[in-house]
Order: sequence, then C-alpha cells, then structure tokens
Amino acid sequence: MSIEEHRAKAMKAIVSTTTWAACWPLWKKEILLRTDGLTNAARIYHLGSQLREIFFKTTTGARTQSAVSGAGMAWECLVCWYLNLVLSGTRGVAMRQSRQLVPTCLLDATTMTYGSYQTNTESDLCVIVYPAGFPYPGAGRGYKAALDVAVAKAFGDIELGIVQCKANWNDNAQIPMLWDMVYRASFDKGTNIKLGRNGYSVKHLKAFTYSFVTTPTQKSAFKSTSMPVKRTNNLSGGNFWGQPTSSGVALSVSEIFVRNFGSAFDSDVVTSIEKAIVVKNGLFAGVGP
DNA sequence: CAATATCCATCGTGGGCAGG
DNA sequence: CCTGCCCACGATGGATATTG
Repeated sequence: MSIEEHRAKAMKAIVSTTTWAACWPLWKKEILLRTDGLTNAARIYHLGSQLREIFFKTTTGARTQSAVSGAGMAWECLVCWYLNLVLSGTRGVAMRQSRQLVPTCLLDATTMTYGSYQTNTESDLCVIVYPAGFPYPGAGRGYKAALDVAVAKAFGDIELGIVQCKANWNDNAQIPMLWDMVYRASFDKGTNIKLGRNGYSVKHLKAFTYSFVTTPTQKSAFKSTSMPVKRTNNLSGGNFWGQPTSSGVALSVSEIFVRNFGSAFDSDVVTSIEKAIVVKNGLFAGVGP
C-alpha cells in the first residue's frame, strides 16, 4: 500500500512502550513550542539540534536503576520519532530492530556468524530507503511475509542505515567503532567468521551506512582530540548529536538526512517536510502528537 | 602532579519464545 | 491468543591505570 503504513507500524511499536508514555507528555510540550505546533517545516527540521535540550526535560535527577535503564531506551525512541517525522512522505522509514518490523533478509544481512554463534548489532535503530516504485505490499494479514518477499527481490536497490543510539559518549563508543569495522571488513574464506547469512550481506545492498547518534548526557565540553570523538568520527555513516554542529566533533542530527539518506527525498529536506505538512493526509500517521 | 583513558558493578526493561 | 520466564542491553560515575 504505502511506506507510510510501515512507518505507522514502526511508530506504534515505540508509542506503546511504557518508557514513551512516561516521556512523551513533556517532550510533546517542548516540541510543539519549538515548531509552532508542528506546522513550521524549517523549525521541524532544526529540532535535530535541540533534541538534547528536549531530552533533558525528562531527566529526574534521581539515579534510580529505572532512570538509568530507561534513559537509553528513551533517547532511542526520541531519535526514531524525529527521523520518522522528517522522513514523512519520503521513501525512507526508521524503526527499532525487531522481527515484526525489519524485513527478514535485512536482518540476515546484518547478522554475523562467529563460529556457531549468530549475532548482530541488535536493539538499535535502522533506516530503510526503498527504491522509487517499490511494490509495497498491502497492509493486513500476511503483510510482513509479502514485504519480506518484495524486499528480497529488490535487495540490490535497497539502502540500509544502522543508527547506533547512545545517551552518553564515553568508552562505550568502542561498540559502534568495532561494529563499523566488522561490517566493512572482509574475512578470509577459511575463517569461521561470516558477514551476513542465508546469502544476504550488507555488501550487496545499494548502500549501507553505520552511524552514531548521541545526546550526549555529559556536561563537559568535547574536543576533537578526545578518544570517544576519534572513535566515532570515521564511521561509514558519521557521528551526530542532539545539538548544533561542532566542527571536528559531531554533526547535528539534522544533517543525517542529507549525509546518509538523501536518496529518500525527491526535493530538499525542508521542502519535503513542507509537503508532508500541507498534504497531511496521514503522512504524520503515528508520528504526530 | 594533572589530564585523560579505561574499568567496573548494577538491575529495570522489553523482545522472543515456550507452554498453557 | 495470552501469560510468564529468560536474558541481553545500557547508563553512571568513582576507582584505577596510563601518559606526559
């Protein structure tokens, strides 16, 4: 039917979590305030530079286990929401990784086989950009199976971006750095390390990027020479944060669209958002407040 | 000695899956 | 279909190690 239905399903999965329910009322207030009630395309686009401020509205100050655990989830949800907001009406859709949402062959492509153990960079966001004219299956019973078939058929024309979200930016930046290396590496035929499974590998996609999006939660200033920065600066998809671009350190999340997902757009990004607003018509389905 | 990098313990959360 | 169990994931900040 349309990619907007895939987007609606992806957003429903996020909106129905308890973490989202706890955060959204405060976020919503901030977001509406900063975008003239989600009617100003330029201001919607620039939300990317303000995600950190918005995110901090929900910090409780208490350091309970619940808060610690929930922060990562909350950041991921907020980033996914913003990506889908800006991607509304385009051929790109963002989602958390799950078997219900991500086409099977794309999960296969990102899965590593390490000896007899299969793993991937699960529980992060991924952005799929479908080619123009993609035969998106109708919603309803069996839609996922039909989508799997259609994506498998168009595999070489699909673009995939994995977006590693982390609320803080410290030594754990090793994780995106290493996964990026893994996805870019070639392994000798004799080894027991294999990239992809069931015949699908990210190398066969039209494009594949691995990017990092952090808040960050630390209050200290970041320098271009610090270790976490150096670890993520050269990811295939670049590194981003929820505040304005700082040269040599990180780009604003707003830049991720042109940097990694430009082919999803038929026009410049702000014009695309404008169209999504004007047409309304469910383009913000599941994304709007 | 100062600055930077790394290590560490901790447990709520939600997806996956088995069993009713 | 629904319920409940299992378990990987992720942030924090002080302690410890390294660098210069």
